[in-house]
Amino acid sequence: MKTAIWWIRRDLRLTGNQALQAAHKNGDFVVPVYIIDSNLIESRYVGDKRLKFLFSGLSKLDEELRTIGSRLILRSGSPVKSLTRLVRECDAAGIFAEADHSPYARSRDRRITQTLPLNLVGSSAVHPPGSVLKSDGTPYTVFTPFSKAWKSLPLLGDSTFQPSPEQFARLPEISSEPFPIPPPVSQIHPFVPGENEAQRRLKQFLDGGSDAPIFSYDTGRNMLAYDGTSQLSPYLRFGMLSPRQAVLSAQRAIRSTQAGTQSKGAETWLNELIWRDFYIHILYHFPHVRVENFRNQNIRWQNDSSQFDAWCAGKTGYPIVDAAMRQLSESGWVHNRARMIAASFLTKDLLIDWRWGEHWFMQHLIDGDPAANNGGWQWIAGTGTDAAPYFRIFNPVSQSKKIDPSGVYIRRWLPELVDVPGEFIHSPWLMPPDQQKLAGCRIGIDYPTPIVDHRWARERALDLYSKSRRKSE
DNA sequence: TTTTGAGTTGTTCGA
DNA sequence: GTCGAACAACTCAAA
Repeated sequence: MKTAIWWIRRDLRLTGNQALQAAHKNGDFVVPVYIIDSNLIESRYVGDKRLKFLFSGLSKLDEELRTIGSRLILRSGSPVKSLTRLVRECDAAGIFAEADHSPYARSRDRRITQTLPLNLVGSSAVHPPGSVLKSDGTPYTVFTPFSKAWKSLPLLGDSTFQPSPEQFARLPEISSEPFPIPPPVSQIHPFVPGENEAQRRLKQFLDGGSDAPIFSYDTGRNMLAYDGTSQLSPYLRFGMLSPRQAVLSAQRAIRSTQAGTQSKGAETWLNELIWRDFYIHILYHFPHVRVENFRNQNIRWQNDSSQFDAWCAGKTGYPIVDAAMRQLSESGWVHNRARMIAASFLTKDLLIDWRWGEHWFMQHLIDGDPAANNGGWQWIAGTGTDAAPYFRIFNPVSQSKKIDPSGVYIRRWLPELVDVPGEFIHSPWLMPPDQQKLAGCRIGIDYPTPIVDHRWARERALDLYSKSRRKSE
């Protein structure tokens, strides 16, 4: 009788799980284990909201495993030590885990492979790093050609695999630690963790024939008051949803519209999934991006810490920026476009180092992922892979008018602006004093005066960025 | 090796 | 109100 350990890391699901499938193939019974890695828990890039989502997700996975006669074995501390002990306890012949390509995960797994029979199977990306390369064998650094090459690859692996109860029923007596109590965070609109919820959301996003949200994703995702996005990122982050299942769904949706004209929404969504892979590959091939600019630029950041504090607190005086920042700290999730506006404001208007913002986002985002978060920040800061023109600076007022015309989103997250008339909701500092009194919102007292003037800040950023370009030569 | 075309997501200004 | 050009120069990818 052979025992196989299924080591769960970023694949908290049973469906379409290639590591689990491999464990099944190689063992007469499977021991599912999650190790709460003290290195990760103590990292300053971890936040309570994400931890809560993870811990609750582990309980959910345990429940799901129990329905097929198994349970989740939980251990904590150092992965090497925990696994060494577990292998001995259950006399396991092999450990099977989905490949995770972050720098930390790779060095951890390299170390473990030296002493333990660890087999990496599948990938947290749809196409693993190294599989999408230029004809000369080097990695892409521009998205569009990357996506073309990516699309030309066949999707390998079975995304419908379901474990059978028989192989779990024989789970021997193995001790598990108690499940950690999630940190007490009060989240507005919390994401319900788990595979079932992920499937439900995916279905909702795809269902409705030609009216399905996926088909209006290209425009709907930019309207903040309406949930036009899939809101699947936390589930993809922890593998509660298989990214390959998401891709197959997108491709199916595109095919279904081939005769029609409205495939744009589904194409856009597929591209977002490819971006996810792209940044996983970038971090893999260029690990220095974690701490440095992708490009060797020398931007002299101002790094004013009181302005940074105002940005974090959602008190910059620009409603759209502040609403995004409040949504982030209160709910742990923000629309992508709102993230970009807030990030552009930090890096371009305040000239604060993107790393500061990246760090803050990692502490608050439920979907916070080192590759995607880093890629997004470097892109917006103009230091990343994309040769983005440095003059691409978001205007917080015109963006606000475009994506939240009636101010529904702003009022949802900034209660002090609830009674500000639509005419002033995007720029409340323009309200005359009597209007301020009427709206119960005195500028400078109830809601801050803008901490910088955007017009001026834009000129300053243009100047500094063009200088830093010349300097870097 | 050289050349050519292109590069997620913007803003402003003036016709 | 709409539209196109300018904002500049550079790097990448592929022919």
